Amino acid sequence: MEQAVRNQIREFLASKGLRKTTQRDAIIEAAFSTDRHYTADELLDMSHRIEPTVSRATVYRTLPILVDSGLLRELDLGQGRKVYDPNFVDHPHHNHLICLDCKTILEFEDLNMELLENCMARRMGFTPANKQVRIEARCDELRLNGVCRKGGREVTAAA
Amino acid sequence: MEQAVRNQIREFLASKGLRKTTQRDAIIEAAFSTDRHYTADELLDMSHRIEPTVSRATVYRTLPILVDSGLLRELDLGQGRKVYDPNFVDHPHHNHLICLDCKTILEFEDLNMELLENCMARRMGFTPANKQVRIEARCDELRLNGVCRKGGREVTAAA
DNA sequence: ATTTCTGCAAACGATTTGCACAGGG
DNA sequence: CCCTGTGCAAATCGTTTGCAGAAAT
Repeated sequence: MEQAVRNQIREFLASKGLRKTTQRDAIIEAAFSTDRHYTADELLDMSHRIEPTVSRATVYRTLPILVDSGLLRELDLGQGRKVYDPNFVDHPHHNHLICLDCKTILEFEDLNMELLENCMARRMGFTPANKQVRIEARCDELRLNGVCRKGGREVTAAA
Repeated sequence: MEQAVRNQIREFLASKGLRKTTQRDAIIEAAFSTDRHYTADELLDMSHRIEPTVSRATVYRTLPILVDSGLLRELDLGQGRKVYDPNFVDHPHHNHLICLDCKTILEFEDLNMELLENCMARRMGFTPANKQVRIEARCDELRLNGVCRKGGREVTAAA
């Protein structure tokens, strides 16, 4: 976890009058010690390894705070699957492609898409707050070769 | 409900070897008698008005069939809110803008966005199956005038 | 001392499922 | 008749919440 992130969170908590606790520290440490997506339950596991006293309730109570801070993003993958993404620190505008075959989530950024979204929203008389593009797709490699080597690899394509 | 839709559904059920029942008929009738979005529970209400014997379980068992038929679209609005959209018959590629102020859902289509999405997916080695753009936004009118007259009105903008 | 945090376990709410019966082919 | 479809009620599953005690300021 980068020191910059740690400081930003620390400041955020202070500005909200929220206290620094052993459990929250562990959860924060866990939340930003990976660049993978994780579920609330997976975050509980990770936090638990750092500080065994962390309970599920506290994880659920801390997650909205982190999301609020702007450093963690909540992704609704549909079908009730909810995932958290710590990569928005580095890539604030990325979107997601979800492979229906291997369930892999790929991240990608595209400036044109970004512009287009803003344009559409303004044309309708709105100021965009939160944009999310979700593409569900099938793996070409799997279809052609019967194997998919992508499993979990992140691909960032800039246009 | 248009006769064309009725026929398509009828054919679809037949092709899958699914039976025609009083309850299913009522649910189908209800599902396509509006152009608004609705939840599973709201569909139960609507079906119930047509045929009181329709139960919640049957609605939940019928919805996936309708989605499968391609005539009804399932929209995951996030936060566990799931909504069904019968408008894909007329506008197969529309996206959604969700107003954070009045919760209104606006539909819009944009060919460029459509193309861009396909392009991104292919570049990453995938064949897109299901694309969804969700823009959460704030109403300019409300911000400037303190009132929002849009409430529930559908806006279809073609680019 | 005061207030926020915490773990626990119970509550929740939308959706799913097992069952025995009803009804379509 | 056979097998699918149905209602009911119980089960699920991720998430939220009330409470009393623990810890931070």
